[in-house]
Amino acid sequence: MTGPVRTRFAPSPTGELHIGGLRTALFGWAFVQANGGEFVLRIEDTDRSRYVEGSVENIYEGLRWLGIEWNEGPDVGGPHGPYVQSERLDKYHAVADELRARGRAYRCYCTSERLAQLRKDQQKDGLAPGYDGRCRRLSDDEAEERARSEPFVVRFRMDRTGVTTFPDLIRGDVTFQNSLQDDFVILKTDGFPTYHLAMLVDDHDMEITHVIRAEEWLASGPRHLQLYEAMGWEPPRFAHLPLLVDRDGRKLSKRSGDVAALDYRENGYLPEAMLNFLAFLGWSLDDHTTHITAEEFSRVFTLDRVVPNPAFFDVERLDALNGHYIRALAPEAWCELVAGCLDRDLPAAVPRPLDRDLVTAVAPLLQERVARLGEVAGLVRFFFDLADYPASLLTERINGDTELAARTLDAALAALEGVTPEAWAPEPVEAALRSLQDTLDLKLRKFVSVLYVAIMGAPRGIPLFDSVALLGRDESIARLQAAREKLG
RNA sequence: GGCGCGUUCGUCUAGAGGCCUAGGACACCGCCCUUUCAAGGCGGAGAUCGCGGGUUCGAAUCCCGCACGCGCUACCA
Repeated sequence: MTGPVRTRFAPSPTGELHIGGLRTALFGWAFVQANGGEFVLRIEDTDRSRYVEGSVENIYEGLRWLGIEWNEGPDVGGPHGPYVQSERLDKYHAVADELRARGRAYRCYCTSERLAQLRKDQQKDGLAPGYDGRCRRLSDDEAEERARSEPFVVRFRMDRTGVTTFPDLIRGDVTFQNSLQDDFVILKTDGFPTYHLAMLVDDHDMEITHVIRAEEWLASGPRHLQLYEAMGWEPPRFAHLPLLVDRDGRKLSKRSGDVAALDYRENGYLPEAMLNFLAFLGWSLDDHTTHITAEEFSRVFTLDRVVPNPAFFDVERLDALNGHYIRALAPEAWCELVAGCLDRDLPAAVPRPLDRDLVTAVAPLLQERVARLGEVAGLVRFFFDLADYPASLLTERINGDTELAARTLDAALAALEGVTPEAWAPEPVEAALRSLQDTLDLKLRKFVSVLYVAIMGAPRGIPLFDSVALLGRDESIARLQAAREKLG
């Protein structure tokens, strides 16, 4: 194999970009970058019944979210276009004709009813389901004659002797008995090719050198190899990536939870976190690296460090990574993100635009407390309206000591009222609140939860002193009083 | 059912005959720090390397068998 490495990502526009597909794309892209080649994006829309409007745009956006770029594709063009299979039908027909001319393919007139019945009978008899080759025996004349009036598919004539062995770049040689293969469809009744034919033609035309796809395709390897052989074309190298599985160990699917790549963006995950997470699903750099950037990944990626076993899509790990990247964000960038999700997630009742100074002041307090952007609004909401809470919450962390809660609130009120409106700022507020340690003769940590609940409605949240300062004197005092009243 | 692939801490993985009394990370537990919660620091627990046979002075690493899991088995990709 000479020339530059060329690989492709070939999704079907049947809905939103699947997170597993994004992982496949990421690995293919990284492989190309690391080897200095070209990455091709191809849309496999040969199943007209499953086409979903908007899918292609969703695929573009999902890939771009992680910074995956393609050198050739439907939108950017390239020397091997078109890059949408429905626009390449003549090429598939030409190859199907050639295969028929070579005696490696034939028209099949069997109805889907007969096929269904055949499958049923085979299963009943404990046989492997598969086409029985009935139309293989049709004479040329008869096949030609019936083609004029009957719908037909074109099947590939599999060589059923011997074995097919091919080297998978990730798991080594894989061998299949050809006797177990059957004549599969390459051209459907509607004139569209099946995946097998389309892939063959396109990968050859587009000079793909490495096919990097998920393991679910491994079993169709013999079909593809025989197809290449029948056309006399050199097959590309194959690498079947381990599947991404859910908690039950099954291939990730809708019932596994969020499976649409962009849903993760919606749910507050940073692209650098998702890329880092995906990169280590089935691949590793060494015995200690756990963080990696797109730049490094695309420089050091090699297929020989991809493992063959399936990987559990563990969202807890994703969360940890996301928190890591949030903390690594520049303060200004973080502030922008906070402003964005506050604007989006805060209740509609909160008037917009939001107080920019407040947002700027609050953002730093959130940065190391949040793993997902979705948590932001919940931590900040109390600035705008305090949800009602039960009185018991005030004493939840002080062993239900109502008397201590009352003393704390009374002392806090007195201390804060001592801070004049003019002097109201973080430092004086902190000093006032810290003075409670002397007043109550207790460590701050012993009673501060009462104040958290009074101010935020929860015994935990962002730093208290800053929050009280930001909330303002009147509102803070009002909340402390309200809390005091709850205690009776 | 058939075929294929897979099987190292709960999870993702390191490991390519002796460096392994199996390493790292997430999660978990404890301590420290501390303005709650986090973050951070330190420490801990956690894998007889699916099981059983071999080969070898020596096996997580090589070979065979078994078990289990998953994938495929469409005129879907």
